[in-house]
Amino acid sequence: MSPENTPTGIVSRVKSTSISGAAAQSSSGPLKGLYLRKQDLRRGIELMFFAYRDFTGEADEILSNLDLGRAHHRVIYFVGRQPGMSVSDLLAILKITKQSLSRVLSHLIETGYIEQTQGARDKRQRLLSLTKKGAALEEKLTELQCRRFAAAYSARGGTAVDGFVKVLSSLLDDEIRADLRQQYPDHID
Amino acid sequence: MSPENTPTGIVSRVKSTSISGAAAQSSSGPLKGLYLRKQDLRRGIELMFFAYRDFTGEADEILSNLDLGRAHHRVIYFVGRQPGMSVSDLLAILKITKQSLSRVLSHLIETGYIEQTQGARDKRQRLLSLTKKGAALEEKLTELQCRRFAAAYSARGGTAVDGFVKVLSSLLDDEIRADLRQQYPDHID
DNA sequence: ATGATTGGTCAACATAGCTGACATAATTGA
DNA sequence: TCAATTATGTCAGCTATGTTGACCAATCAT
Repeated sequence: MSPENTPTGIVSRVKSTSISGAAAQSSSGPLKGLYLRKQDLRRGIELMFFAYRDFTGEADEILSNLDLGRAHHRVIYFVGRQPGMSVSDLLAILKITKQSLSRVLSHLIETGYIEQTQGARDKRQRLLSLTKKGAALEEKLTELQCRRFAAAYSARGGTAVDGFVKVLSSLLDDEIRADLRQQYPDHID
Repeated sequence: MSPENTPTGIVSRVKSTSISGAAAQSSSGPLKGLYLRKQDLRRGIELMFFAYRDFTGEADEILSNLDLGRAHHRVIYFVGRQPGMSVSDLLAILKITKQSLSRVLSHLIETGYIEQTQGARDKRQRLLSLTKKGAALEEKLTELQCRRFAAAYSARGGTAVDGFVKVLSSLLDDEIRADLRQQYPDHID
C-alpha cells in the first residue's frame, strides 16, 4: 500500500468534499435534514459493513476452531433464545432454504449441540433445543457478543443506545420490524 | 408453522422474563446501566443481524439480475468512493485474500465495470476506477441504500442518528475505528 | 545488485447459500 | 373417511465467496 494513496490509514479519505463543522449539525435536534447529506448516509452504509464484520469476527474465530461456521452460530443462537421452536420457525427467522438449514441442523444434531423432540400437539414437528454442550457454546458466543455491546452501550450512554435501536429498527423491512416490535416487551418504536 | 409456537409473528417471544416498563429506562439518560440487561444486549445482536440482512437485501436483488454478488458490490462501492485506489488499498479495506479479490475484480474488469491504469508514481500499482457503466451501477445501488438510511434517519431525527453512529463506531475493532475516525472529517467519536 | 513490495496466477478446497424434485408422516377440513 | 395441506427430510447438482500455499514477474528502494 503506497503512502501516497492512503496517507493516514487503511481506509483513506473519501473523495467528496464536505461542508465542515458537522459536529454542530449531528447534535442539532431541531435542524432537520442536515444529517442527510450523501456523506452522512455513506458513513452509515460503511459503519454497517465494518461493524457487522467486527461484531461477528470474534465469534467466527471460536466457531472455526470447532469446525463450525456462522450458519451454525445462527441456529444455536436462535434455538437458545427460544427452546422448543420448530424447524419452520427457524426457517422463517433465518430466511434460508430448507436444504441449507437441514445441512447445518443435521450436523449440529450429529455433533450433539442440538436435540429434537417430537411435538406433542403436532407430531410432525421436531422441536429443537440445545443440549448441555450446545447451551455452553451458545452462552460462550453470546457472552462474547454481549460484552462488545455492553462496552459500546456503556461508553455511549442511554440516549445513544436509544438512538441506535431506533435507527436500526427503522432500517428493517416492515415485516421484520413488526415481528421484533412484539418480540420485545420493551417497545422499539 | 404452528400457532402454538409462534402466536404473534415470524419471530416469537423470547423465553426470558424481563423487568417490564423499560420504556422509561431506555430514555433515561442519567440512569446508567439499565440498558445493559442481557435482554437489551441480545436485542442489539438481533437488530444487527436483521438490519444487515435487510439493508443488503435490495441491492442483492439488483445484483443477482446482473449476475453479480455482494462481493462485487463491495468492490464497486469502495472503488467508487475512492477512485484511483490500488489493489492493496482494497485488500486492506475488504480484509479478504488476494485470490478472493482477484476473482471478483477480474470479472468486473472483463465485464466493463472497472478499469485500471498503471500507477504514475509506482508503476507496479494498478489504480482502480469505475467505468461509466460501473459508476452507473454504483450510483444505482448506493442510491438505494442511501434511501433506506435517509428514511431511517429522518424518521428518527438527529439525536437518534448521533446515537446510532456513536454506538456503531464503538462496536468496531479499534483499528477500524481509528481509520474511520480520520476517514470522515466530521468526527465520529 | 539485491531484497522488498505490488500484483497476478494456478490448483485445490470449504462453507453456505440456491433450485427442483420427491418421499413420508401427520394434520385438517369437507 | 378421504383428499388436501403441512412439516420435515432427502437427493443431486449448482453457484458464490471465502480459504491456503506456491510461484512468478515487474518494479522500487537501498
